[in-house]
Amino acid sequence: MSTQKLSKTLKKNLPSNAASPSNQEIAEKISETLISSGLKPLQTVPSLLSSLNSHITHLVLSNPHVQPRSCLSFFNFLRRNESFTSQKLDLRAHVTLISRLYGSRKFAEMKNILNCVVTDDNLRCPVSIIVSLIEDGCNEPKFVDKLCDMLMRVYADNRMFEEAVGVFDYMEKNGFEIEERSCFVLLLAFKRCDQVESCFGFFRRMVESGIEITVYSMTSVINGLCKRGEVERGRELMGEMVDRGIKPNVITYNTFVNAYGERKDFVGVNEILSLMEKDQVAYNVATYTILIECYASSGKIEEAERFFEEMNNKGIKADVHVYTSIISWNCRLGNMKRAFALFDELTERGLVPNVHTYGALINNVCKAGQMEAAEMLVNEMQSKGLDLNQVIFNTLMDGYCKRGMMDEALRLQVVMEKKGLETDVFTYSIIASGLCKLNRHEEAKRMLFTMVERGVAPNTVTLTTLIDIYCKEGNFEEAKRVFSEMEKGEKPNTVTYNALIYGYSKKGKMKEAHRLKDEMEDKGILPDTYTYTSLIHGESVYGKVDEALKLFDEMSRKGLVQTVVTYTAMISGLSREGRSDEAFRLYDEMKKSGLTPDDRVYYSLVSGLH
DNA sequence: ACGATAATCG
Repeated sequence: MSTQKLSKTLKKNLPSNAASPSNQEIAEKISETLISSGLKPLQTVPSLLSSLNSHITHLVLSNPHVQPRSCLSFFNFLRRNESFTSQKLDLRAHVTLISRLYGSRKFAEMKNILNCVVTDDNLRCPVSIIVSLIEDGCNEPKFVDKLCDMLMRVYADNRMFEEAVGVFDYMEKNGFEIEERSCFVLLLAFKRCDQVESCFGFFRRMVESGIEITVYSMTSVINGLCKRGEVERGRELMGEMVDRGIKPNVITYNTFVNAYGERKDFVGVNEILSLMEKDQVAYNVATYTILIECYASSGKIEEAERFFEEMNNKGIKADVHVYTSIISWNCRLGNMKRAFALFDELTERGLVPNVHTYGALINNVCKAGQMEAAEMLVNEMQSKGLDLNQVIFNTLMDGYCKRGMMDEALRLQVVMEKKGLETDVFTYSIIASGLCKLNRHEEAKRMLFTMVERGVAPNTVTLTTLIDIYCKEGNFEEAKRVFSEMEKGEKPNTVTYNALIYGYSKKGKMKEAHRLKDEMEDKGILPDTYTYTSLIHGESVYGKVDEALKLFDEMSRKGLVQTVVTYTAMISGLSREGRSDEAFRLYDEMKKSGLTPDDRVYYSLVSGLH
């Protein structure tokens, strides 16, 4: 109904009379006040609002003489004082205001009001109802399209996916113009909530309904698929879209390089790189970051450095991401000197290190047990106005735990909680394993039980830590119970198996230890250096040294690196059996491979000579 | 729309 029609009707039905002014008259009065002096008089002399009703509100809001901005302040005033005016703003008031705001292109404000509608249980309703409230006289032809479009976005922002798709259905059915940009927002929302399948499905619908797809939408769907490890499906989608004329760009390609890089599929990585060359898509700084990650994480730091150099030579501007990455990898591979040189270089180039950058350095000095250096970095970071976050706190606590400084770690936990940062699943794991290392098993277990009581869901690492504690206590019953429960939810990994295998090997229960190794291999969970070292240790002490030697050779065949611990176990086994020649041969081999023998090795060798 | 920091095993 138009304003004119409405006012005519009101005038006919409610003739004005001095004792009780009509709705129309009150609305006029309020409007005049708003126009001449704004909101103030209504706030100070609120008598005008004593007989307010939804009709009057509507009349004021739709009065073309009242500026949209004044309508908005009036609306907000009523909303703030809903109890006082005993008037709840109804859906029509919202729609009317939105329409006024659209008239003056106040899109952000429109969106705010729509957000109020969809988040209010009393206002939320199907899109068709909202549309039906739009005045016939609204002479903005695209208003309905715009309103629906915005509604879809607002639903997406609120993760109300069914409703968002409902708006899409409605717009499609009624032939409204759907903006790709809004669909894109919905795709991103799906992705953020890990609803990759819905994201993919909705993208399909976009394609079917003839919306002009952009490379942005395509890339975000592909990225969702890749993040779930479905790289092949991503490739298929890209192929299909290329046939439809959509050109992938550097970001699309980066997504694939990253996905292949994460699974160490160098064939895949190179395939994408040559596709980029063929399409003449130049690398950007993110491409280099991904390549550096990919090579460095395979232990090829020289190659990673070469990419970093190539990037600089090509004049591609380094940013704080790529610096953080290369700094982090140099740290992890023990090149602390190079890491700090890069850190200086970053600053010299006018870039600003952030929490990630400091996090990489702090993490690595903590791992090396250099807590004094870590504290210096923390101070430097704070002096630059960067606040400690949860990751840094956890990192520091882990550092203190590794040095056995439990009191320091627990003190930090208190500081962290005082700062309003939650003790999360990482914190609990760190403290529990720290306590476990000091043989404070009861406290360690209590820590993990507290975690569950506080509603923090345990993950594979937490449960592995718990299994480790039970194994160290020799309580294999409980260890096995937790382990079998893991089959249902958080799946065991190599470390989980290692904890059990270590426990059994240490107690000489070699049959069970070997059975577990077979089981993990059957499941495709790869034994690593730790698995073998535990077994070798067990066989050397309790079993057959020849069995240990077999495992030792198996490691070499599988390309697993033996550590000082592995050698020590092997050497002590051989010495114990009086096979000194073989023991000394291994000792030489160990030194040749660059390992520094520790006291235990000497002890074994010497004791074997007796 | 892509890329960087945290946890377990003598």
